[in-house]
Amino acid sequence: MIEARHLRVLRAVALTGSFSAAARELGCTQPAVSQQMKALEQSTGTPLLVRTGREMRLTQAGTALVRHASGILAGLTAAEEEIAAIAGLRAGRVRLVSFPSGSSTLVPGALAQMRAAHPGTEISLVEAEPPRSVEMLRDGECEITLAFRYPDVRGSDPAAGAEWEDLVVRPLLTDRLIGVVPEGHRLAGAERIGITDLAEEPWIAGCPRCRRHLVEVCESAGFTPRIDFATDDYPAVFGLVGAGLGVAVMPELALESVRPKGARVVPVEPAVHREIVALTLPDLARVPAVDAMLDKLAGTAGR
Amino acid sequence: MIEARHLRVLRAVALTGSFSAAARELGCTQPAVSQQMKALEQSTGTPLLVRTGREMRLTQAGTALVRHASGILAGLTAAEEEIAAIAGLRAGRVRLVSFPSGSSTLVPGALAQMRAAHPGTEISLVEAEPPRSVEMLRDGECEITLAFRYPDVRGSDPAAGAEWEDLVVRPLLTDRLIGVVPEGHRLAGAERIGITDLAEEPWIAGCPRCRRHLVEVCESAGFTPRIDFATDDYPAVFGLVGAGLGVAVMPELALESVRPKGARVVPVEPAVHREIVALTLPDLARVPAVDAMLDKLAGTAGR
DNA sequence: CGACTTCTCCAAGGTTGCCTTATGCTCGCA
DNA sequence: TGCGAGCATAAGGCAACCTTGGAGAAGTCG
Repeated sequence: MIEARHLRVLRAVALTGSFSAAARELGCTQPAVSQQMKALEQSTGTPLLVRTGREMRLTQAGTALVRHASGILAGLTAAEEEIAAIAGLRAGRVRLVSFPSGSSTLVPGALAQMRAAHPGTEISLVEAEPPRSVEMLRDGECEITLAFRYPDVRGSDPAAGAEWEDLVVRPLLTDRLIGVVPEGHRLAGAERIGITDLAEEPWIAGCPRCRRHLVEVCESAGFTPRIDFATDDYPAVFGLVGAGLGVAVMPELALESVRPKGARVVPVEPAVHREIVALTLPDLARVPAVDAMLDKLAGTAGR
Repeated sequence: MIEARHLRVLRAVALTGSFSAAARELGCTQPAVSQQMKALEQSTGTPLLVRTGREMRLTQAGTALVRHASGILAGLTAAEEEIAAIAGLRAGRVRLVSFPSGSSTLVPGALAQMRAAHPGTEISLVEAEPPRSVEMLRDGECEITLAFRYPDVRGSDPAAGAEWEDLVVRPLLTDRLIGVVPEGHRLAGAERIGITDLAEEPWIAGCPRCRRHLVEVCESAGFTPRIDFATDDYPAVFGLVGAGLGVAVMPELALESVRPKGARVVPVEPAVHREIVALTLPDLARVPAVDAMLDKLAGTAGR
C-alpha cells in the first residue's frame, strides 16, 4: 500500500535530486528519507531510484509514480484546504430549523450577525414544529433546531426532561406567557390577571404542546380550561380573541412581530414561562460553523 | 497530514455506514477503525462523522473529504497499477545501447525473444562505441549497454578491470579473433596462422581499443605491428585487405553479417578472444524489464 | 596530492503509532 | 427483560518511524 507520506518524500527527492536536500526540505534527517524510499521500493516491488553515486535518478517506474504523485498530492492538499476552510469558518453550511415564532424574531438577528462575522458560511432556514423539527435533527436534515419547552409543572411527565437527553441543549432565552383578552373584556384594563380569573372563559389554545402545558397549569391552579379553538397561528389567535370567542395565553416573543388588533395583552399571575433553546447533536456542536451559529443565537437572545 | 490509510477507512465507513461493517470490509477490527477516524478528525481539526447512535453520518466536512477521497484513491490505485504493470513485465521500457557489430547479431534475436515473451515492453536500440556508450549508461540515457573487453594480456593496465567496477557486468559470450589476409596471400590457404607470421605485414586495425589490444598482443609475441590504416567498419577492413593493403584480425562475430569478399579468414594462434558483456547499473539490474532483457541477451548468446 | 566537504548507507536506540484483545455501555429488538 | 449489535475505551504487544553516530565513497579545493 502506497501512503501519502511516501509520495511526499518521493516528490521531494525527485525535485531536489538528493536524499539530503529532500530531508532538508521536508524538515527531517537524511536517513529518514532513505528509509522511506527503501520502504516505498519494497512496497511497490520494483526499484524507483537509481543511485549512480553522483546523482539520484528516477527509473521509469519512479517517473511514473512521481507523475501520479503530483495529482494525488494536489487532490490531497485541495481536500485539506476545503476542510480547513470549513474548520476556519471561511466556509460551511448550517441548516437551521425553527418553530414559527422563533424564526421571526431570534433567527434574523443571529443570521445577520453570522453573515457579517463569517461571510463564507451559508445558513439556511426551514420552519417546522418541535416534534418534527427534532426528528429532522436526528435524521441529519439539519444541524440546529430551535425548540421550546415548558418547565415541568407538577412532575407529571418524567420523560419531559429526558426528551432531549442525547442532544446538546443550549438555552437561549425564557419567554414569559401573557394573557390575551378581548378589548371589551372586564379584565382588559387590569395590570395583571390571576389565571383563575379566566377559569370560566372559553379558551383558544396553541400548538399541542402549548395546549398540554396550558391544561397542566390551569389544573394545578384548580380548574380545567374549556378549550374551544386551537391554532398555532398567532394572528389567528388575536383574531379569535378580538372577535370575543375566548381568551388565550401567548408567548411574549410573539408580540414582537404580531400586532394584537382587537385584543388586549395583560400579564398573567402566576408567571408562566417557556424556555427557548437551540438543539443540536453532540458531534455537530463541535463543528465550528454550528458552534458559531449557536453563539450568535445565544448572543442575539441575550440582548 | 492526511494519509491514504485514513481515506481508505473513511471511504469504507461512508460506504457501509458503520465502523463494524467498515472493519469487516477492511479486514481489521472495529477499534482500529474507530481509532483511525479519531486520528483523522484530530488531524483535520473538525468532526467528520456524526454518531447518532443508530447510524453513522457524515458532516459537511466529512462528505467533502469523501468526495475528494474517491479521486485521490483512484489516482493512487492507478499509480499502483502502472507500477505493477512495470514490475510484472506487462509494461516497461528498456533502452539498449550497443556497439555496431553487436547490434547486428546478438541484439535482434534477444529483442525478438523479449517481444514474444513480454509484448508490453518497449525495447529501443541505439548504437554507440564503448567509451561513449558506458557514459550514456552512467548518464541515464539508457538501461543496458553492450560492450566488449579484451583479457588483460600482461597486466599492463591495472585500471582495465576496474573500468566497470561499479557496474553490473553480465558476460554474454566470448568472441574469437580471426586473421584476415588477402586472397593471394601466402598464408591464405593455411589452416591456422601464428601471429608472428604476420610480423612484417602492414596492418589494418579496428577501433582504438581493438588497436591497443592488437599492439599488446603483438608486442607480447615479440614484434610491434606496423599499422597503416585504422577503421572500425568491418566491410572496409575486408575491402582494404582484399586490395592487398595489409592484414587484420577481426572478431568472428563480425563474419556473421559481413561477407569477406576478396579476403580469406584464417584462425590465428595463439587464440585471442574478446568478451562481449552487457552492462547496467546495480539498481537497474533489479528492474524486471532490464533483468528480463539481460536474460534474453544471455540466452541468445548461449546458442 | 591530501584534507575537507558532501552524500549515502548501516546499525542501534528510543519513541511513537497502530492493531489487537478485553471490557463496558447504549440502543433496538424479540 | 434478556439478547445481539455497535461503539468507545483501556491495556498490551508489535511494528514502524525517526534520530543519533559512524563508516565509506566521491567530488572539490587549497
